[in-house]
Amino acid sequence: MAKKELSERKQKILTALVDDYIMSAEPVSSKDIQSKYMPEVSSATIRSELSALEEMGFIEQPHTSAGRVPLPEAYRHYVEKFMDRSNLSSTDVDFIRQRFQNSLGNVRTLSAEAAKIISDTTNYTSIFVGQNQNTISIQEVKLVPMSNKKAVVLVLTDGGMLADKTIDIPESATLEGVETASRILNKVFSGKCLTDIERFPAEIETELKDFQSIFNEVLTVLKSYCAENGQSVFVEGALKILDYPEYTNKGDAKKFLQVISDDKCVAELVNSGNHDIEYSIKIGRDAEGGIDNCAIVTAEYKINGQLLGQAGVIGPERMDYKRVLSVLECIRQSLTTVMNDKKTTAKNNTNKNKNDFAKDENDVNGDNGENFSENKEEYVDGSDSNKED
Amino acid sequence: MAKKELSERKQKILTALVDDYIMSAEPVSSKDIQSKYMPEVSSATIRSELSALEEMGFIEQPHTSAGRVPLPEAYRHYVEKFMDRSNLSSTDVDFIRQRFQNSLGNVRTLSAEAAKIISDTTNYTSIFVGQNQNTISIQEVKLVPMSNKKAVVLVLTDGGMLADKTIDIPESATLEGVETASRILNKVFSGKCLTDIERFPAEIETELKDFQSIFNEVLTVLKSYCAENGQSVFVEGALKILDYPEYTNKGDAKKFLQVISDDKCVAELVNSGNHDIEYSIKIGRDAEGGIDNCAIVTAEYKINGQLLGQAGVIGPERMDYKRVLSVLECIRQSLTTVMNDKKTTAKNNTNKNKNDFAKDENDVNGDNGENFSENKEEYVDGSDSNKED
DNA sequence: GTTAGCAGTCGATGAGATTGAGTGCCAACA
DNA sequence: TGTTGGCACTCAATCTCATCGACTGCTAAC
Repeated sequence: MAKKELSERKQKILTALVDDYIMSAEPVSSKDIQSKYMPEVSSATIRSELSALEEMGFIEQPHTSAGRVPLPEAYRHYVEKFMDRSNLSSTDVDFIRQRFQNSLGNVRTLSAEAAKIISDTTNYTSIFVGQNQNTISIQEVKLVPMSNKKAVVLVLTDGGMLADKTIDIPESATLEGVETASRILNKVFSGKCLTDIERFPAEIETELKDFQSIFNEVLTVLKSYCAENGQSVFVEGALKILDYPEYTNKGDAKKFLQVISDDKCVAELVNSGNHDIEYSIKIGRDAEGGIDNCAIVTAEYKINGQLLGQAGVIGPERMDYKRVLSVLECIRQSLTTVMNDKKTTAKNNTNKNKNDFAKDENDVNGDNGENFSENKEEYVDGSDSNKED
Repeated sequence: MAKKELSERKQKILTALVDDYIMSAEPVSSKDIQSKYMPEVSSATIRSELSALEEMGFIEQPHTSAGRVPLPEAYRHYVEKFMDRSNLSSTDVDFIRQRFQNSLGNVRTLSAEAAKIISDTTNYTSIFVGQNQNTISIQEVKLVPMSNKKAVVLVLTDGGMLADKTIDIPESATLEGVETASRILNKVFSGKCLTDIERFPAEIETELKDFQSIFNEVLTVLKSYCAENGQSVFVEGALKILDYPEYTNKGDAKKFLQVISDDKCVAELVNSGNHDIEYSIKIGRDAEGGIDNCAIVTAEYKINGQLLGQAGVIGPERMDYKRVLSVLECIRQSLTTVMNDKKTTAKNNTNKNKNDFAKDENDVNGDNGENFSENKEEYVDGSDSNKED
């Protein structure tokens, strides 16, 4: 396109302009650019270049006697130059790694923590949309009879999560009956993917007959569990948007906060993008969804080929893209590292803390109870995408 | 106090002023009051009364040539008059009851629903702070062995909730061992109150010996469960505050939203009040916690003497106290009704829907599986606080 | 192609002037 | 003594107008 044909000086001027505007949020004048970025040429020269850039659709003037402001096209061009250059300070990198090292827990907890870290380090609103639905499969299903004619449906998935719903069991059901039902359920569902659960397979219809009511209830539980966990959305630092002058207008701010606090909207915002790319950057018109003048930068997080989710930030068009992209890349690396660590360090800790019951047998596996360690064949692997700096 | 000594006319004027200000958010002039509320006297008369009311500390002028604005003292006086008079339209009452009838689930779900209803019907930000900690007691504890050397800790409480944490079990543990442990655990904990759980009772120390590591893990789970569920906070319609002109200032709005989105702050706001009263109304200075110029109205919800929690709204001082108090009272009644209904209607529905498994035995209890029905000896009783209008 | 200089545009700022919505006060009246 | 109409006064809000200054675009010279 036309943008590729920019002369070197035009590029330099455009970059300077965007840099300056990202910091100041004020229209940038030819004099600003000259004094801060290019003292070797006169402001008049810069002016004529700016004039050309305006004609090309990169920038505009809010009014005749004002400086220039970047248009979405300018940001897009700007961003392309920094896609693969990290410029995080080592302090920042250390901070991020530290936070991840200190956070324990399952995929859900880590996703939430990732969102927090992103928001803390970028100072923008961060979002994390987990894409579990297609990947989670059931490992074990159990029906546990309780008192009061109730039973608990336990579902162990390779995401390490458990349903905790109760169902009723009929007055007449015996303990053995429930146990039989439990066994059949496990046979039917274990190994299945959560999305596959629509109805019972035809081939076991006859077996089911006697436990029809129980099984229907379990089906409902599984479906609701599927819906609940299919897509987990975390938003952190929503109020940070209020620190930026472009959201001074109360209406805009409210709109933003409304969209951001609706999980469905957030998931839509993130998912509407191209799914085949590592980073998705939507600026201005791209980033619709009811919020004006904003940009969304997201990165896909995969572990060993499995899509974990998409994380990123949403903020003003005038976003510090360099920093945001660097942070997202750093998070990607830390996430991978943490998962590997959980696997290897588990071996050392387990004996110390928890095996006073089984005093001295050999711990063949060293699983220490973190949900991650259950999934190592799924999420954690040796192959590492080490591409820092 | 002085406020008791207000003449009838002063009272009428003060009420008119507050009513008008609640609607308009604009300083109210003597002429406004005369034309809209008291055409029988002249504005000059009203002026002199206003002057007196100002001296008594009920109202003030933002500036010399402006009308009057109520001070917190005015709201307090205003509120006292409407403490026990409901003025909800029957449409509103029906709406609220309907919403409750349609919502199923346990205490937690109902609390969340109550918050939603309150916010929807009052158009203010609503809060619900559940006070479960002191009331919930454990009915049953079970340890369910799963594959992968893990076990699930199930806790059935009279709040109907369940912990869903997993713990590790040692390599060497047998199925029987886990079952024994489960039985002992149940013996130890069932009937206990969640707050009582600090360590194991001394008298069973010897029994515990062999299962030390398992039991310590269960203890941790119970404690974390206790912490998680001790105080549940729900906030709905936080963004509604942006609709009110007193929060036009972005700083104030941010402050409000920050406080409101921090569960601890919310709990503190609600708990700082007097605990012996049905309704707590905090206006201005009373309602500190970092938010200026706001009022908090909360009601205590008890079922059969048990404190369920406190629910209410937080909004501008200029709050429609009449409506808010009426809504909170209506919620109180509906909540009680719903719980009674869950108990009684269960009998009729159970056979139709769920007993195709146990076709035609007599349903001695008729428990239909709602968590509430488990608690009828706790929460649901015949005595009713029927005090509508 | 670059530059300095200059005229022109237009938002921002600030100083009056004007308006009008209030009040307080006072004298008159019942 | 309480109520009322009238009047002077205050002050925020609004408008106008002049000024300022931060830009630009244009042009002529280098």
